[in-house]
Amino acid sequence: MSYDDAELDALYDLLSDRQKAILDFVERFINEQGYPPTIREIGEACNITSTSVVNYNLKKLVAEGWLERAAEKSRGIRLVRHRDSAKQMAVRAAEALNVARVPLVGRIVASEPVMLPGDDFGQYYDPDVDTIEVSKDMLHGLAPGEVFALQVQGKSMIDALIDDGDVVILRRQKTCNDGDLVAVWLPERNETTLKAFYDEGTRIRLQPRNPSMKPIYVHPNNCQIQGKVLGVIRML
Amino acid sequence: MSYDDAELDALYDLLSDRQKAILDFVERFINEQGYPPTIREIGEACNITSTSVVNYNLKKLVAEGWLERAAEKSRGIRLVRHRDSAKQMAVRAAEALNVARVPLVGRIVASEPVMLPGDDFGQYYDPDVDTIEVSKDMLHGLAPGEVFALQVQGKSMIDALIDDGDVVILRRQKTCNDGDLVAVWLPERNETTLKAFYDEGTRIRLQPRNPSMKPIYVHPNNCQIQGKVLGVIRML
DNA sequence: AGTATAGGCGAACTGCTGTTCGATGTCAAG
DNA sequence: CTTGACATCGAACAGCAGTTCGCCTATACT
Repeated sequence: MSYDDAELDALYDLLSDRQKAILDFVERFINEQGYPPTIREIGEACNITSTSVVNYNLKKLVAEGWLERAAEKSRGIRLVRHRDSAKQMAVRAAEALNVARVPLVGRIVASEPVMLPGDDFGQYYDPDVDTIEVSKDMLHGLAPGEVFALQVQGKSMIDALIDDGDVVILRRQKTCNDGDLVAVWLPERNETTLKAFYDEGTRIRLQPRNPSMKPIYVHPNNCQIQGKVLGVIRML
Repeated sequence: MSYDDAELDALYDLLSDRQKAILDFVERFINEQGYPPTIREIGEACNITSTSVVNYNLKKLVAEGWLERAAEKSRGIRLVRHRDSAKQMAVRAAEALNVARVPLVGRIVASEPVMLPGDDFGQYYDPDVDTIEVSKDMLHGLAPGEVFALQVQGKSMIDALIDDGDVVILRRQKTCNDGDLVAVWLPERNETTLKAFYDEGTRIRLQPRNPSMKPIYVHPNNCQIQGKVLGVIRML
C-alpha cells in the first residue's frame, strides 16, 4: 500500500521479460493453487530449463522487493507487492461486499463539457477518474459499468431535493420518459446539465426543478441524453 | 460461502482437539508465512512426533472438507472453508476499500422507539442488523463505530432536502449546536425523530424543516440527542 | 582484441518432504 | 475375553526441491 499504481507499474517495467513472466506466473499460481510454486515448476511454466536460472531471477525479484523467500524452504516464496494490490484488491473487495465503484466523471453544469466514457469502454475501473463507492442496493441490479456519477453544481434542481454539491448516481441510457430526471449533453451550448425531460414533439423542454429558473428549449438533434438519475448522495 | 458462520462452528466442534489444533495452526501459518506448512512443521507445532499422524489427521480434515491437498507436493495444503470467511471477509474488504459498513438501525419517526446500540458496543458488524455501505468520504475521518444510519419516514424535513424514504447517516453524539439536524429520542413520546435542534433555555425547540408542520417543544430532560446528520442517501 | 558484466545452462549435492508400513495403545461392542 | 475400529508412533524410503558450481554466450566498455 506504500506504493501507488503508477510507481509500481514503472518499477514493473524495469524488470526483464523473464522476470515479468516469473512474477506473473508466481502470482497466478498462488491465486489458483493456494500455495507457491517450486523453482522447477516456475522453470517449466516460463520455458527455463535450468533451476539455477530461476533461482537467479528469483533473487533479483527479492532484491527489487517484489518477493520474499524463506531460505532453504520448499515453496518458500511470498508475494510482497502485488502489482494489482491497490486496484484489483479494491475491485475484488467491492465484489465481495455489497458495493459498486462508480466513476465520478465530473461536475455537471460546468463551463467545460463533461466527457463521458464511451458505451464500449471495457474496464470499469479506470484509475484516471475518481470513483465513488455506493451500495449496490442503489443500482437495482444494474452492472456497475452501466452507472456513473456526477457532482451537481447549482441549485436548479432544488425542488427535486437535489442541492448544490450533491452527487447524483446515473444509469447510462440514451432515451427516457417524460418527467425523468436526466443528464443531457447540449452540443450547441457545449455543456452537460441535469434537468427534468419533456418531449414536446418539435422541441425538447428541459425543466429545472426550481421555480425561479426558466426551462431550456432545444431541438431534439441538439440534446443527447447521457443518463437517468438513480440516486442522490449528499455529504454535509 | 455456502456455509454460514453458525453451521461452520458446529462442524468445527465435531473435530478432535488435534484436528482443531492442526487446522488452527495451518490457518495461522499461511496467514503469517504466506505459504503452507510441511507435515513436520505441523507436527512440531502441535506436539505430534510422527509425520504419519499428521498425515492421518490431514486426510481427515480433507475428508471433512476443511482442506484440500495436492498429492505428493510439498506444502500442498490449501484452505477451503475459513471459519471467519463471510463476516471477516466483508470487514477486510471494507477496510481495503474506501467504504464503511454502517448499521442501519431502523426507521425514524416510527411508532416504536428506535433502539440504538450502546456506546460501548465493541463489534461494529453485528450480523443481526442491516448495514448500508457508504463511502468513507462521508464520515470525515470518523471511526465507523461512531456512525449509524436511519431511514426517514415522513416529509417533515423536506425543506432540508430530506425526503420520505431517504437514509440519513448520523454521527453518534449526545450534544449539538443550535440549528444542527439531529436525531433525538423523546422518552415521553417514546419515539425517535429527526429535527433541527434549538436550545431555548427552559425548553428545547425541535423544528421540522417543513413550513406546514409545527415545532415540538420538550423539556431538556426529555430530549436525548442520538446523533447529528452527516449525509443523506436517496435511492430512487 | 581484451575483458568485465549480465544472463543463462546443466549437473551434482544435500537436505527436505510426503508416503507407506508395521507395531502399539485405547476403548467400546459383541 | 476377543475383536475391530480408531488413533498414534517410529522408521525407512523414494522422490522433491533449493543450493552451488563450472561453463557458456552476448553485449558493452576500455
